[in-house]
Amino acid sequence: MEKDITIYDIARELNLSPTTVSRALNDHPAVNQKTKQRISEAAARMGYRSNLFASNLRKQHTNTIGVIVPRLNSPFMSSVLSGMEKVANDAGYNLIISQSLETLQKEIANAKTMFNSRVDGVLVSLSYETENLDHFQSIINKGIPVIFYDRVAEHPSCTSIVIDNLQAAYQATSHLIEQGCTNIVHITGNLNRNVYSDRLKGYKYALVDHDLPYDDRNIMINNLSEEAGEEAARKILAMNPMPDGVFVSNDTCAVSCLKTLKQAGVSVPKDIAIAGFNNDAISRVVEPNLTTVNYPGQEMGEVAVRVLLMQMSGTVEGIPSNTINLRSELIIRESSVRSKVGNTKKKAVLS
Amino acid sequence: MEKDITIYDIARELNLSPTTVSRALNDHPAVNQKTKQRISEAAARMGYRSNLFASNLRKQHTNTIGVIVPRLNSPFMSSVLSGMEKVANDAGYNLIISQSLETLQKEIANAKTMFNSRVDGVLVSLSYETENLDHFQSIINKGIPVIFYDRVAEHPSCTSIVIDNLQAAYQATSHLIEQGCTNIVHITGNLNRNVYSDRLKGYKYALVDHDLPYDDRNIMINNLSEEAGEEAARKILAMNPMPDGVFVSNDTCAVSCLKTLKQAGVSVPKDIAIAGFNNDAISRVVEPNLTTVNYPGQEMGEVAVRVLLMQMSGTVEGIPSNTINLRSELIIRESSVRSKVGNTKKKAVLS
DNA sequence: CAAATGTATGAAATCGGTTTCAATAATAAT
DNA sequence: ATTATTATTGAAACCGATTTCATACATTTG
Repeated sequence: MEKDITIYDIARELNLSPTTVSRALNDHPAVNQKTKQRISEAAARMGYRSNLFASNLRKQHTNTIGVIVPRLNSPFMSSVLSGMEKVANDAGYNLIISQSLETLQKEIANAKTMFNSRVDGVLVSLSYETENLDHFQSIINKGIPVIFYDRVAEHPSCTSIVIDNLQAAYQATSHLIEQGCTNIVHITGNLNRNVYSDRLKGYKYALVDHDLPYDDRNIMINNLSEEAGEEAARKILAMNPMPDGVFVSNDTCAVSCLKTLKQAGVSVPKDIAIAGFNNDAISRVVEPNLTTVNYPGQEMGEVAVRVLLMQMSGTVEGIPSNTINLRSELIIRESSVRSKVGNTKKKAVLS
Repeated sequence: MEKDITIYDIARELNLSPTTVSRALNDHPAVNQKTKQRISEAAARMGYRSNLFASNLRKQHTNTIGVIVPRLNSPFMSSVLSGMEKVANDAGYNLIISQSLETLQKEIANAKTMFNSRVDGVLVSLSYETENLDHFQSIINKGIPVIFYDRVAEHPSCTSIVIDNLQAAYQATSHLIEQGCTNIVHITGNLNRNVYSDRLKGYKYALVDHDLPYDDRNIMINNLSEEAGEEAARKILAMNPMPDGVFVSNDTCAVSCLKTLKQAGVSVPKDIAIAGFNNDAISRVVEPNLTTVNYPGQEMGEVAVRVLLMQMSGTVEGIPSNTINLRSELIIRESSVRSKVGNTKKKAVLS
């Protein structure tokens, strides 16, 4: 267990001042090239490593970004995180990641941790339970940029990064209608969250625009889990008349619903057409392949960090905080296609 | 943008010394109960937050655990991370996560970052390219515990956390043999990594123990991606004679292989029985459902952090560094079952 | 040749907690 | 009444890098 080398040790070794050593290691122009050389050699030889705390304490910033996610354990979130890590790492930032497990209590604790860890910026996707943004206020008050992504909420001084959930849902629902569905069930999550309320709106508007009636009884709200999908399928089977289309707010739930319906002898898409959301791997595996909305998770993560980096560097003074929309698209697969022209059916645009 | 409150501000406000304030905030026993009360009230009122750098700088530890993963973006890794985050968070630790993207260069950079960030402990799953552990030596030399999980390597002073890959592969292969397969292809990843070389061994041993010949030409090494699965399927289709069983080292690749074979008119499991590895969601969705090895990712993450916490607290002086084996199990599903007794077929033990 | 400019370095203050060592006051024991 | 013990508080050093301000010397410029 070696003792740590500091710039003082190096300074003593080379008969220089700590000042010069510090400057040399930071490639400060006011240090002689040869001196720099000697110092960096000594540093390497002696096994020096910078003490980030001392540095952070003095510089008052941490090169760390805090990320709060509902759960780490979802295909969508992992691609978001993957994108975030990549961009952050390239820019020399570390990521501190914590999950709220969909509870407000944990989210508050996470926010507090980020606050105390003095992260330079925060990226948040809200839990199911969150109703207001009070627990982020102390962070915001310190001038630390907070960006919401995916599950967002309005805040006068925060940017949100989203896809156009309303439009995506509108398209998915319209597609089902075009395939001849007239009685469509919509399965979605907690309407406190924009993603779900917007999708519900999109669903509604599509019905209205196609002169179909909207009926509350066709809306099922659950946690969009695998089990919830089975449960929903059972409810659907018990409906009279049975719906002829289902639009689900994520693929996990859509797929388990589809499987359960199939097991019960329902033919998909003939009896019931189904569309999901996210374009998870399972949507390309289930039979029939699931029509879904491609949600660019990796890209969302990358954009979120890029915008955050800009805000942290103060480059964007002029631009007021706002909402950034990423493009999403409907990927039509067999689970929803009823038209006779089977071979014109569009293929997945993603591998 | 408020100015930060320090213990000095609180001390001045209450006419106390910073010492007492510091102690009170850390619930030190030598501070009067009433004084503590006053201080914590003042702290709350004034919006105080501890400066972790100052604290870490003095205390010489960070309450931070560094995690290096090959990719964030995989179902298995996200469950591992989910488990890690949960346990770490409960113990008051933060997670710094970075991905090597399967390259040695990135892994070295990540290790360096962890080193400089002065994490209290490190959890590593190795990249494809890694051939030795030199880049972790500087961390280890400082007495910082390093634990390898999943993709591990031997190091005299590091613990490894794994499943018994050899045995799992042995079981999977034996199962295929018991289902009547006599010519089994094994698709796996880079043999530098224990997980893949051990699985290959398990496959070999199973053949030997069942008096089946081993043939190099039945081994396919690739990166286990979706595309690699399709490619492998094409090779299999071109083999003469065609194999009657395939054991793949992950589900992603197994499923895409299965799909491609099916599209080519091969009947699974009748013509070719297939088994995968990991028990990802897709294994329960593909038709026929995929026989696979349940890999307890979440549990592995939890155990890894628990062991790390023990090592960091020095509780385990006595126990030499070693290997911890987690239980895995073969989950038999339709993709491999040929026996007539269809109804005795075991069901998945996981939902 | 004097003044101005540029180059290279260092002393000392600073960031904000933690901790050691001492001091004081209050209480208990002899 | 005196000494020992306990409870409570504070002064000052410390963790290690950064940064402001000064200084010394070398080189130009007028």
